[in-house]
Amino acid sequence: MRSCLTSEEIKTRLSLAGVNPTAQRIAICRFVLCDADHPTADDVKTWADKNFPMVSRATVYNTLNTLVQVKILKEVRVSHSNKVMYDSNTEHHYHFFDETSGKLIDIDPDRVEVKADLPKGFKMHEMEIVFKGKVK
Amino acid sequence: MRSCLTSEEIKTRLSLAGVNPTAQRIAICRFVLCDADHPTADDVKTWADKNFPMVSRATVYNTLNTLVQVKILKEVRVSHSNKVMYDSNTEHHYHFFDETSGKLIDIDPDRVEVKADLPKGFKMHEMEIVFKGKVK
DNA sequence: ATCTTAATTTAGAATTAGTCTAAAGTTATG
DNA sequence: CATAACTTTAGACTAATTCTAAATTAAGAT
Ligand SMILES: [Mn+2]
Ligand SMILES: [Mn+2]
Ligand SMILES: [Zn+2]
Ligand SMILES: [Zn+2]
Repeated sequence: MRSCLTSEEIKTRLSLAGVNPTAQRIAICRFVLCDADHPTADDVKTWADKNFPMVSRATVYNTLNTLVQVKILKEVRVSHSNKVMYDSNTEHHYHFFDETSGKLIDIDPDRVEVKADLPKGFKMHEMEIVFKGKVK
Repeated sequence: MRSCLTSEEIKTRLSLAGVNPTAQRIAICRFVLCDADHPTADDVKTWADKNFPMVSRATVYNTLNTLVQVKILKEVRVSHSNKVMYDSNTEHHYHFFDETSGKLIDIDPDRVEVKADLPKGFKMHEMEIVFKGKVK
């Protein structure tokens, strides 16, 4: 998905975020930032086993958690799955869940207008929306 | 939460849904429909152990899954927890996640107006919204 | 009521997703 | 180079949920 970053660019992003750009982290980053689309940890591990067979399960989870902490990724959990999905789009956006493919599709928040009249005393600072349906 | 149903009313609801109203199912229903607020399976089990100590873990999960199937409950999964929460409100509604208490609060959809201009070919039939913030 | 079958519940094993541990390997620094 | 700090790893562990197979209970037919 999105234009692929070079190794150098990935290194820079990691360093700027205060994360040492190790080989494993760069490899995982390349996959989650360039090739994958809302992958699960298991998707990452499966890819690594094929393409970069020097990454342990622990490192996959450690790295994904680190990337979430430094806001290079966002965690997404949705009602139809019990696995965490990792989102390389850290900008505010929404999702469409395609019931046919089981995939999440990003929805630009500019296409969505929400007016919520929340009860008194509710201070909202974030909103998650998942549209569900089919894409044809 | 909401006005408590009598045993008879619960029996009727289960029967109408095609589910045999066994003692365990009635007990679980009373808890999830009358007393609990977006409980997890574990909440149900903990309550059962105290108040109706004849319900196994398997029955808790079986019953909750059955109640979801017959649409007496809805499953809710949200990004801050890896446990399924069971919602006795099966009407279309949204949620506010109170980051202080960790609880979900129902939001009447009449208070929320959403205008989504989804891409061509997207047929949406349901929308999930979780507002996040704090209630004071 | 008794027999027979189907539905339900149960304890505990199994599975799945994810975390933790402690040792081994790597990287950064003086 | 030496040493400390950081990272990775295999595999043990945990938490949530599902599965299995036996025991219990309920329903239906004589
Ligand atoms: Mn996480
Ligand atoms: Mn379920
Ligand atoms: Zn996304
Ligand atoms: Zn609700």
